Amino acid sequence: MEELKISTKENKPLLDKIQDVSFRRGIVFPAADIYGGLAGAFDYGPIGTLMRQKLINFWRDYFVKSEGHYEIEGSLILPPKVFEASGHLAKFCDPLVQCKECKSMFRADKIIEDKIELNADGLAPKELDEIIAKNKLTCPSCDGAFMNAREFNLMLKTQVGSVEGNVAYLRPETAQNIFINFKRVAHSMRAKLPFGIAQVGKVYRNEISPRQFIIRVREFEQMEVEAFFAEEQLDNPPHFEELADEVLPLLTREMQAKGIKKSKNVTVAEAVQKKLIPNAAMGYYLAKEKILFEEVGVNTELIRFRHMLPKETPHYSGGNFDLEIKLSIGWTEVVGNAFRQQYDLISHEKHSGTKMAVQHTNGNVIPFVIEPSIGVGRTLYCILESCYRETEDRDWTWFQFPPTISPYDVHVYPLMKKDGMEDKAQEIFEELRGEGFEVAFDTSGKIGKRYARADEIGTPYCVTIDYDSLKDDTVTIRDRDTMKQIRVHLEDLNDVLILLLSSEYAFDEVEDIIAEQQK
RNA sequence: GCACCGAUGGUCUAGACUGGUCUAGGACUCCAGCCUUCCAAGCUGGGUACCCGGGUUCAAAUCCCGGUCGGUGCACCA
Repeated sequence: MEELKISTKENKPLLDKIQDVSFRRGIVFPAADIYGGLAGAFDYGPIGTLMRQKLINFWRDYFVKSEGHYEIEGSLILPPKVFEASGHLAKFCDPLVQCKECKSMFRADKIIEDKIELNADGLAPKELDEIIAKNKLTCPSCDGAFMNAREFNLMLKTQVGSVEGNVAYLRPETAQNIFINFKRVAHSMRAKLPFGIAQVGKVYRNEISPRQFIIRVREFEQMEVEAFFAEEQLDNPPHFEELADEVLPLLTREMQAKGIKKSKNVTVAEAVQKKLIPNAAMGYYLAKEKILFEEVGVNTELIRFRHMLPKETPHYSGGNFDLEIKLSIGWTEVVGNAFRQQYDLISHEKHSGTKMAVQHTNGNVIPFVIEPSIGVGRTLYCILESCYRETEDRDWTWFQFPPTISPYDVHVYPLMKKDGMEDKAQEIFEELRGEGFEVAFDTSGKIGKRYARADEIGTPYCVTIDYDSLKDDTVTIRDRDTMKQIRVHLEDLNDVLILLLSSEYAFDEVEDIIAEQQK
């Protein structure tokens, strides 16, 4: 019976295991679960929320503050004019036709383009129906007749105010807030090119079929930078030398045409020089992303940057590169890197009448835009998969999160609840919390069970208060990865934890470093 | 959105075909207490479930219909 249980667990797909532990340990829950849920919507639980905060803070520090970018927080709900200008109202919309016989759905414009080689892009459903009728187009799978075409807009529509029909949309990307605030930010912050505007926030897309846990959802979060450059600055971005030798795993269009799946490693400088990527600014951000993913616990062996094919990118793109990660469910887009050129600012200038040019050396220019857009939920999922462990040395599953992402830094436990150990542990817990550590406290059950629980949510260190602690003010620190322990004096606890959480020293070394300091 | 399949405590599941001893059983988990000076395994007690709505029937976890959610395939994924 026991063996049977273990074997079913081992046979489970990784995504299912991650989902189980997420529900069980408070990482992610289905939204409105007690009412049967809503497809494509999830809530973060307490543990997931801590992780999400750590991820966003890390990004904020590394992608925003260290670059001197300006972070804003824009409205989720926006008027239709924004999306007329951005092109989402026309392009983010698929006209679908359904076969009367076999009920298959197709994109009406694709059917027309495939069969009679007529560009039907952007036509209204009525026009599409007419073309289909005139050319007697039928279902590719069963030759049946089509029903009338219907618009399927991927944006979620709502109403504002008391008057019927006053339409607004939930934003399908965070980018537009940045473009429509571009002038305000540039002026209020006296920004000089090149500069960046960053934003993290929710976006909404009415996906036809959300699937695969938190990978394809209707509401998700982006951490995004729009980096603005004068044209001549694109090949000479700030700090470029710092990352010029970083290696990028690239999958070029050429390689894709040949059916090659495995990326080739090219340094940023080489990629720029060989024109494998649009410009140095793009290369700089790709390198930065790779480092970010490494720092938050994603195995970089699983990363590639894929040059999107022309049909996958909008016409104004100067070359998009997706950061894809090889998950158990296949290669998955986690970051979209778009070279949007001047498209958005020019379009908003045209539609709104607001001049988007900003002062630059001699005169006004409309800057070029590089957009690294990181999916928060997908990144968290990648971290979960990449850090998930089932090992021989323990009967439970665990997460090998780096401290940059682990929900807690440390758990504090009394060895047992008696003889004053609980009070002492409580004191130490509160002290550590006061020092700014993310710390949890637990007294229930045996110590081994508590270590297992800490492992299961990937807490790197546990501090245990035992009988010796009561005598000589020393405590043990247990290392999640090795299950080894060291004993430190309470006076050193704070420093030791800081050393350990910096990840710069091996667990064994830290004891010696402290001993050294005391001499 | 289509087709097929599925849904029982926090998790894995028994029961469903053949409606009624099912006031739904087990294992793990969880909670309380005892025991225990370091890796989920001892003892005692306890908590928690038939996805939602309707129908058939004397009687529904079980049969039927609709919905929701999930899986797979198709389609979709600016």
